[in-house]
Amino acid sequence: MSKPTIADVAKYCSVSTATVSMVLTNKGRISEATRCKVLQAIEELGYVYNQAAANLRHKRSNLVGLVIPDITNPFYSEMIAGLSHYLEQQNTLLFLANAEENVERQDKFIDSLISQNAGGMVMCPATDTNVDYLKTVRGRGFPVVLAVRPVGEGQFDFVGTNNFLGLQIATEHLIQLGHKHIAFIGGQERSKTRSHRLGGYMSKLMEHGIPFNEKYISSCGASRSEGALETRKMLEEHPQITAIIGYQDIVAFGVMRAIKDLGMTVGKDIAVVGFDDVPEAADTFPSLTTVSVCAKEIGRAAGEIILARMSGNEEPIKSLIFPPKLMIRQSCSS
Amino acid sequence: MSKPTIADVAKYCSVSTATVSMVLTNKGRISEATRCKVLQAIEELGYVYNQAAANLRHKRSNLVGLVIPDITNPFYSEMIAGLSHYLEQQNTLLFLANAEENVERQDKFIDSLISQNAGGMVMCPATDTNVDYLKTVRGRGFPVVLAVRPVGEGQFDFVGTNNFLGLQIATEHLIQLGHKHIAFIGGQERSKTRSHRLGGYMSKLMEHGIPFNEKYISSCGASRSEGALETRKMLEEHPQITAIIGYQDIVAFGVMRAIKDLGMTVGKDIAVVGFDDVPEAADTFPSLTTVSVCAKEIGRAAGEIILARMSGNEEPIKSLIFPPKLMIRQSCSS
DNA sequence: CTGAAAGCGCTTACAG
DNA sequence: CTGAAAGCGCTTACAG
Repeated sequence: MSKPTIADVAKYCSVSTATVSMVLTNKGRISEATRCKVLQAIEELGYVYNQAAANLRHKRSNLVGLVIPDITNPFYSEMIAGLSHYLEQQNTLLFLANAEENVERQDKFIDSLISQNAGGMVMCPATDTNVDYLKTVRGRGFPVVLAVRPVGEGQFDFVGTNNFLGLQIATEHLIQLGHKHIAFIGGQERSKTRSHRLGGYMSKLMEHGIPFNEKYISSCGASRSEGALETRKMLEEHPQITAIIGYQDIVAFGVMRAIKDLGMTVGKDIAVVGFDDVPEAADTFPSLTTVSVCAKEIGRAAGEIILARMSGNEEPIKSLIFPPKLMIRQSCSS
Repeated sequence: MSKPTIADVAKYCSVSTATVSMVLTNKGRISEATRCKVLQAIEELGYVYNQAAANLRHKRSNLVGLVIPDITNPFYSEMIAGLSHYLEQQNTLLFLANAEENVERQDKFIDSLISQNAGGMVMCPATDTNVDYLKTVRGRGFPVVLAVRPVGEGQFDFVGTNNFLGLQIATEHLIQLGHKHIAFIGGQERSKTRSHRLGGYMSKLMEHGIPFNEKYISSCGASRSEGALETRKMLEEHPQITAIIGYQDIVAFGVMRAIKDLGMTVGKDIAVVGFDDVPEAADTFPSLTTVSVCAKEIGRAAGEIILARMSGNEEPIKSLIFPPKLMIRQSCSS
């Protein structure tokens, strides 16, 4: 026979389905005797509660979606660990969508999430995400909190870090070490996050009266190999460069790799700084000085906000910013 | 007003809900005129299909669960990428459960998955997973395919690699290079996977008449730091060791780190081999010789099998083994 | 080609 | 304290 339902349990111990439902959900007043009878029937029949049916009935959901651009990036893995740990405590299940930095795919996922009765989502939007669509979606009562990558200028709840500040700190560190020819490698050209980081970089250059050279800026995808490739080009064309900031740790790893391949020494010939403070950053050789943004905390906080919104919290939109912190290691000094 | 339903659409264009349902699902014969009318109503009302309700009604599910022990391990990230890419093509949503190597947590997740109407799951079981429980679960019509970590001796569909063979290859490589004092570091003591790998290691030692020294074996958690710690101990106690096999790449990274910290050179003083071929392995310095097991493929294949089972495939239990491959890089030769 | 009606597994007022 | 009944949003024979 197929799975027993609440009706089977009810029949089995001669009560109504309403009663079974009430003991299942601990609502209403049920006599101890009946409760026991029901509990035992549940045990004997091997009944398992159908949460999906319950959700349909009371128009609720304990499902949240997570949309990220690339699960292969360790930064996001950390974030997911933080988020999923929190959601588990709250008895909420997580739908994972790996958009692979593709907006159509992302939109399709969002549709699926809604259709599947997720109650809301936290999302790290792919580059070129359509903000209007997000607004439509939210307008239909589907809460969304943005994480890591802000879009829509404060129209959505957001949790992330201060990218501008993060790069200011990194750049300042390099300048204090005496560097004047500092390159910036990585990120997608149209990325907001990247523009914020670049802003931090440029502002510090200006503060210190260091001329800004746009040739020192290049973009690339989030991978070691692209980071390495751009570094090689950069260093060949501009040998006067003494320091490189990687848009992400993963790019910075490629930067370090390229420097070694060119026969130079990281930290001695070229200083390198990253961004993210992925676990690996502490273990490269030399270890990577990088901007830490506590990915796990971001995940957890995003979870808190989305659940609050799903349960009706109507406070004004808010941004939660975790201040970036420079982790000084060995990649900037020999 | 809240979300429009099929009934709202039906009323809006004066047809029955059955008709709307049929155009939505492309079933039955609907005249072109009616179809258009309905489609337009859907558009105008902003109707969105409730897949969860549909699933409840026809007792189907397009949801699959994934249970893994540690999402922070890049090997699993890769696997997830492969799995989720495939599931997306199949219009299936993925529940992610990060069990954090904890059996109770894992069991709780499984209950939630079933309760939430997932149709099946692929699982990389935590150490000490209760096989009987898995069998019970499957017995209730919830298909499970195991990935990466085999448990239950062929009682479940499985996709993964041949760990025994993988370590044979690695050990053989080291022996050919002239090593005789080869340590094995990492893995949880009770892990099956570990015992299989150790079997490969020992069998190769025997084949070549190299005495087996149990002091050369140590276990530790899946992290760089623990790998580094064990390495330091190992090398202090047994300075004659000239090669170390890391249970996983992530441990091998810690091994390399410790070797450097001890003032020695990886590849020259001590050869290092890993297991997994995580992307990072190609970018460490020196790059890591390691056993590759194509995590993405495993993810994808697991997805294919679970969907087949969910749609009624009753073939006998099967194991799909991707042969391991040694990626020779720089960590074994100066 | 289309509609009326029952039912998926639950919950929730409303009676009693 | 417990039951009868309606309903969440969909689908599916069965008529017509």
